[in-house]
Amino acid sequence: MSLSCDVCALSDICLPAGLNEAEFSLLEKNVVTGQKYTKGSQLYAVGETFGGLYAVKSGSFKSVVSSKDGDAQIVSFHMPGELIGFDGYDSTHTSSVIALENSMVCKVPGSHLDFLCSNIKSVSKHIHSMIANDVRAHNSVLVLIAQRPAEERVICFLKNISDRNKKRGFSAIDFTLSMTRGDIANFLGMAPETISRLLSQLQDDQIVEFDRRNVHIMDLEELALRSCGQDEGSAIRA
Amino acid sequence: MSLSCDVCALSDICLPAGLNEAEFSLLEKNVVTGQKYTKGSQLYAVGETFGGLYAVKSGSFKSVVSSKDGDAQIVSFHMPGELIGFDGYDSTHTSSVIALENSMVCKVPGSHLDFLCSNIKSVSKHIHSMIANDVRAHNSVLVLIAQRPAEERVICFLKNISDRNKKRGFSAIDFTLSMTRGDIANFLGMAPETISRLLSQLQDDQIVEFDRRNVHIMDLEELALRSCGQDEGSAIRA
DNA sequence: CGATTGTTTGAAGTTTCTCAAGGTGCGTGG
DNA sequence: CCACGCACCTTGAGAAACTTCAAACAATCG
Repeated sequence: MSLSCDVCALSDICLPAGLNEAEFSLLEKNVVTGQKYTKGSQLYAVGETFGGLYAVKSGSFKSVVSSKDGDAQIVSFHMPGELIGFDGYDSTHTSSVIALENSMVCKVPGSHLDFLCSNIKSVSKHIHSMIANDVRAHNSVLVLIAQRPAEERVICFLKNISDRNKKRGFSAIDFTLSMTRGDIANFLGMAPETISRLLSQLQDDQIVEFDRRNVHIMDLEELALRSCGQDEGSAIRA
Repeated sequence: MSLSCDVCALSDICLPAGLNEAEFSLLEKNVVTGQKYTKGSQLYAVGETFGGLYAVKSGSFKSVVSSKDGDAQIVSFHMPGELIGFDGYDSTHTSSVIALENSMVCKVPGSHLDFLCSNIKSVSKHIHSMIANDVRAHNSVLVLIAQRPAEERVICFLKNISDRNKKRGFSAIDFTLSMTRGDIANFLGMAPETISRLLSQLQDDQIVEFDRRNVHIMDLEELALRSCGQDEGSAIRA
């Protein structure tokens, strides 16, 4: 199955702006669209040679690194429109990427990447932006984990997911989390029990309602207020 | 003052390998060498337009991001041979970089960067590696802070500094820290008092000796052992 | 040399984790 | 289609790690 970029709902986020027709066609020829990954399957694993960059088309993924002790750490979640793969840029991947649900990605093979960057200025620019976004996202997470109490981490996480949904044109107040509480806990550097307790508390406070992984934000304003220190721009993962 | 790259002790780390003479000369023409920064001065600040990438020639720097609440978070330390600036790649810097001591850097202006990447394949490749290293370094820090107890963080930090010194041809067991205890604490996500206590403990355990910022590692093997989960490759900042 | 910044140490307090047990829903196989 | 098993989630109570507050000391820098 192949879905061309010009009918893709994500093209605004995914593609650089201002391409002319020739450039667009060139780009499209170098992208493998609509690759499917089932829930739990790996996009790539630690140690694999860099094969290219992936854009999430639908579904979601988590990036995981592991320390020698064997315990894993989730370093980011990836939602539609977002680019995955820089951790292996030009060498070997140091993280594994796993589908959280049945998902689709488009792939720009690494070999074509240089070609595209050299020939289409705006692609090169777009890639640079993505890299900078990546760095910013990492930094935001670091700030969150290094110096924020657990409650604020959870709030920022929810706010961030909400923001990213909004950015893609979906509801900012009603959505479904694709990751487990355990995943969230791991990502935010705390125990799953702590997540559970804090979510319950947010519910008691009438700020967010939870029905398992379904989230309904009742007071977005209050949520934003309590997540001070994180602005929309410096999203956990842009 | 201008110091050419071919006499620079860091050229192995700093430059891509296998350049021919023409390429080398081209590269050198596009680098501004030997810019001085005094202790406490800024290489660039949050909000500044991307001006290029910097290679640390001597001295050291810290990268700082700040949350809305105003409190700062150190996201990385930079030592000689390391590249700074990707957080603003092609747009605006989101961190500030501050000299921890009197330092020198070489600068590759952003405008020349595209030119160099397009014309010297190995430069492009080198940059890609640097980006991937950056991502890896960020991930390592995240693992450390998200799921390691304070003692291990400090040990990993010391081990990391030691490794980086070794990589540059300096002593792995005798060195001077250029940052304050407060800086280390901030970077590792804990209170300065905790750092102080843990360092004292390491000294009591006969593993490391401290004379203010002078460090002498007495038992490197034990240090490595206790910093399990972090290998040399996945350095905090490569 | 005086002020400011950085460092150390102690004691009390708080957050978060660990351990434990019970509950809920989902998917698989009968 | 139901039942069972498994993974996930929730909640409580006690324990541990780390922070905060406080005070004293050391070193650096104008």
